[in-house]
Amino acid sequence: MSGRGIQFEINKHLCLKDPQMTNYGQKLISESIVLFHEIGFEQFTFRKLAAKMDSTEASVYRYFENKHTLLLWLICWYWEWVHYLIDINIKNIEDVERKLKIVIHNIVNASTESPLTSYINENMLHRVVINESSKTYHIHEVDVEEKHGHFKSYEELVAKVSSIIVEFNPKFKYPKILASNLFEMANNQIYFAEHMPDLTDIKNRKDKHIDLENAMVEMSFKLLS
Amino acid sequence: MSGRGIQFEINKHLCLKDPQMTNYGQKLISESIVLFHEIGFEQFTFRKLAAKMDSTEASVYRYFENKHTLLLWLICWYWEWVHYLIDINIKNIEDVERKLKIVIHNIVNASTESPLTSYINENMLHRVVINESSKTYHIHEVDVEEKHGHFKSYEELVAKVSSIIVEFNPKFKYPKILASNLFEMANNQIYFAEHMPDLTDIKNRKDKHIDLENAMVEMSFKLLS
DNA sequence: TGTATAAAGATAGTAAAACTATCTTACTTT
DNA sequence: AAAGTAAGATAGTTTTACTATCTTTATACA
Repeated sequence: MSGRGIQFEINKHLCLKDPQMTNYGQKLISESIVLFHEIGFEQFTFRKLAAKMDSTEASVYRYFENKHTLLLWLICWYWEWVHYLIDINIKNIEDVERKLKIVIHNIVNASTESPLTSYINENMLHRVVINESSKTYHIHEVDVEEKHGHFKSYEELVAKVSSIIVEFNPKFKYPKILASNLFEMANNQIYFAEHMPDLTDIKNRKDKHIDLENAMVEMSFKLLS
Repeated sequence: MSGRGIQFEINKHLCLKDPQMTNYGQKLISESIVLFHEIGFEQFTFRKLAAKMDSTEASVYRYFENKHTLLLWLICWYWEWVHYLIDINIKNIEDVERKLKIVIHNIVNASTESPLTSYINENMLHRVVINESSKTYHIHEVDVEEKHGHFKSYEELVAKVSSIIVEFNPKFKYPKILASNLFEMANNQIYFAEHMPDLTDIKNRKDKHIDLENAMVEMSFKLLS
């Protein structure tokens, strides 16, 4: 066992054995982030992951049922981490405008915070979230998975942001729409800037995260004014 | 050959043979919409589709390279259809506020319009778009596909909506963000209402499309005011 | 120090998915 | 009637997505 850092409680149903608890599990997590990033969800296989780890398919299957639950586990970890960042960053802050700005900063820019966990490359995981996260819930079995609480991390995070929106303007009628939309927008607009530039005003420059953050702050404040 | 209705020009690279031109192709399109709707993209196979059509796998492969391009073809058809609806519905309308309202109505509610093409169930196709469309561009090969113009139908539709937003308020700084966000929001919020209710204020009732339409009009007008 | 036990490695095998190839039949078009 | 095209029938390949079992290695605890 090794590895600096916090552990988050991820839904037990998502893995057969907690990868945070063993060296092998931590390596599995770190290499799967790299592999998802390199080849994408569709081309990702446990065979390729095992090869990358100098291990075997059977060993990987001892931790996760399939690549879908592995991805879901990673995405949950990511949302738990963003939730944690938001919590510590808005602690003791009274001004609700500043609070909302911090929230938006952490949604768009989480990966610029200093890393917390040695075996997780938060920056690369953020890339995986942008590219693949919508696949975790756009599935035919969505209702079963939702019943098992597989989306709880995301739902709770949206609920937190929604509560801050309500605090900002208690008369605003659509706090949950705005909250979930902030998350979807953050991922989509970065993706569009990189791959489908006609769909966004954000230019694919180094500072695109900052540009997007500014746009999102501006639009949110206008909506809530 | 048979079948009432308009034909749209769909990118030639998406199919090996235009399914709109033959009886077999039209049946392929209509049955694939049903099958995508029934079992979702991941479980969908050409073998199952062929069985449903009382045909063979090899015959299906004569029209489409794989299920990904078939889905993309369907989604493109859908956006061409929505584009067409918007064009005829805003024709001769001067008032830009009314224009934007019609646009939003057609984005959220397209499938309530009377059907145009005998072998396409627009309502069911709308369901497929809500459930699966994000998978067409969240792929590792996105840059190649974008270069081949596979997303042109969507991009042009977003451009049209963006131009109406500019007309509404020429000073608004993020017309493309708002336009693409309207489409993403329309799909997501309906999906959330049905499967992840904590993520939206829209209740999963019969009139949810109308509720969402109202919310989207309200928010857009506030942003553009 | 020896023994239990659990974690991972090695190997093998299956069913289905995702194609490719080829040959035949049926229907049109000229 | 001949030629051409579309679809059916059949078969085969590679890869994916698992499952099973047996062996080895590391750890732990008594």
